[in-house]
Amino acid sequence: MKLLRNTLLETFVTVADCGGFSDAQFALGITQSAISIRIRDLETTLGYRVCERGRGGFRLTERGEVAYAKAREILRTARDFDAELLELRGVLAGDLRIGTVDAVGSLPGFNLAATLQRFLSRPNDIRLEIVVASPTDLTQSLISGGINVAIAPFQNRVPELHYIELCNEEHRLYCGQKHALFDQPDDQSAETILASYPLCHRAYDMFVAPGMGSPDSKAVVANMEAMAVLIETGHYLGALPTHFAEDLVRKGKIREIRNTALRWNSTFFIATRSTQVHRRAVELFVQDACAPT
Amino acid sequence: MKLLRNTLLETFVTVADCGGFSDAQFALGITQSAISIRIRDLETTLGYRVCERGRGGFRLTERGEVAYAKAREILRTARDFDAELLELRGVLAGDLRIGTVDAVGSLPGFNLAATLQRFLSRPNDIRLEIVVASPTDLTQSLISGGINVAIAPFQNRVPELHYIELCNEEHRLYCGQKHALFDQPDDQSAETILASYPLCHRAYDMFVAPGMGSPDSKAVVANMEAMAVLIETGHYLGALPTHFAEDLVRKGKIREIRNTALRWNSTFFIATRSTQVHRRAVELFVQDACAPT
DNA sequence: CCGAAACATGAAAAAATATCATATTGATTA
DNA sequence: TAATCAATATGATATTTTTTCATGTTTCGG
Repeated sequence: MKLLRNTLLETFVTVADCGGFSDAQFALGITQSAISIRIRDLETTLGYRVCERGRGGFRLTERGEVAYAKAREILRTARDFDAELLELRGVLAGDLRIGTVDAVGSLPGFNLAATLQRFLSRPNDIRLEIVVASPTDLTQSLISGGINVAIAPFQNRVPELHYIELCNEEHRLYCGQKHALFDQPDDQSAETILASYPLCHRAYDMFVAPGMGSPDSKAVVANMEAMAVLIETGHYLGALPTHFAEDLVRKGKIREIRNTALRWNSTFFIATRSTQVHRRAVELFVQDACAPT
Repeated sequence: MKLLRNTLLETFVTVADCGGFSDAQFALGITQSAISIRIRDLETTLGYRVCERGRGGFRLTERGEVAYAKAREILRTARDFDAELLELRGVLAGDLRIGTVDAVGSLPGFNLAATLQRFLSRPNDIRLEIVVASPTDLTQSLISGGINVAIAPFQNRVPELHYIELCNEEHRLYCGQKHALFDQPDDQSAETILASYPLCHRAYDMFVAPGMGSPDSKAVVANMEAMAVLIETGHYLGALPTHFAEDLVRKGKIREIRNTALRWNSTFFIATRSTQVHRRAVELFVQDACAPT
């Protein structure tokens, strides 16, 4: 038995996600007629049409777009409330939505897998959801409630969130095996290096050495793997966390540009909303993340 | 057709409010059997008992108390979401919950009735709810979402809220007709007056002249009418807004203690949550409140 | 102008909820 | 201590809501 039944909105959201009634049949496990009726009822209630459909194709109306966004939010909020009530049993329940930046798996000083293992070792009814995004996006998601907790190297801290320091990540500049610098001694100055060779940096990267975040970078990536690939091409210099680069270095595919001016660290935090009273699941996850390994 | 149907929670909240199943029949418009079944279903879903009932009397369990509070919040939130979706029609809809302190009806410089009239003159499906409470309580309610907008002389402004100045309210000290000072000339110093006669002040009153908020006040009221009554008894001196006292002064029941040190003003604000995107209804109400009369 | 894809609709079936009558339960009373 | 009564629980039946099934309508592409 479901506590909060938002049948009409759930149908609407699924239909929108599926791009039509016919496909949504399978997602919802009911017939197309039922969907048709539900959407009709929804539209009757709302007093406006949420989507155009028919042989001519499916698309949300203007209002439908807005309604869709709101409906998603309603459903998420409802699930969270639901979880709060269920957690009074003493058993963890509901969704736990975790956000991270990429390549946290190999982060030294913080073991996400171990944290999750600890968290899940309790009797629970939790549905995990892990999203990977930039610190900026994670901040937004945290504030809007899209995610409950995030692990990332937050540079700009906002008052709406509460941060706990987790660990540090070392960054170095690397060049690929085919790069001009690969077989050269590291005797050039940082300025010369940065000025002479095309640079690749992460779109959301604010934690760069002075001059590295400059907009004249020749390539931008949103992902660590992608960064590695571009460095491997030999065309770009790029920054990587040492823990991530380690394997590639061992394989001889890239090497560090040894120059103390081109080394820096970033600090990882675990962040949650500060204003809100957290669900027990969120509190425990944070606790597990901060506990000594 | 209702968009969000939280039958079980609605039943629970009503039952709790009615203090039992039998009374809730009438409130809910269903039979006692149906209620019994709903509560059983709710408890099955939740996995814990929400209330003890039977011939021995009705009371919420410990968990039930918590669940009740959460359920109320869920229902309120659900109604707000509902309203948001309905407002996409272009017609104002849903609840508009307004909080005020007491005696705003006669506030010079701000006409609540006129504001509401303007607001309601639009085609609408709004259900108004007006609660009267202290500025402190109103602040809490605004933050928690219990009310959408509040009108009060807020002293402590909090960052979660957004304030717009509305008007000023003049305060004076008054004595009743039977008071020792009633027929005396106003030649005593403020200190002497305050030290010599028992004082009555409002529980939430922070906007008092120096020394007036002292804890040695002999009487505390939470309401302007009550304050007036106590002043009329002739036992207490008390502060009142001039617009509120005016009528009583004209009737000769009280008179002002004329002493410039015992005069002060408070500023009224209309406040809303600053973080949140407001429903159109809330925005329009604020607009109507601030519009020139 | 036809066929097919995508949705709508009416009637019948199925499922979920409600009611009615009655049982149970525990406090109060005689 | 049994009788009583108020408050809730329960089982059988009725009602309402929702779903399915079969079929109708619309529109796009050929």
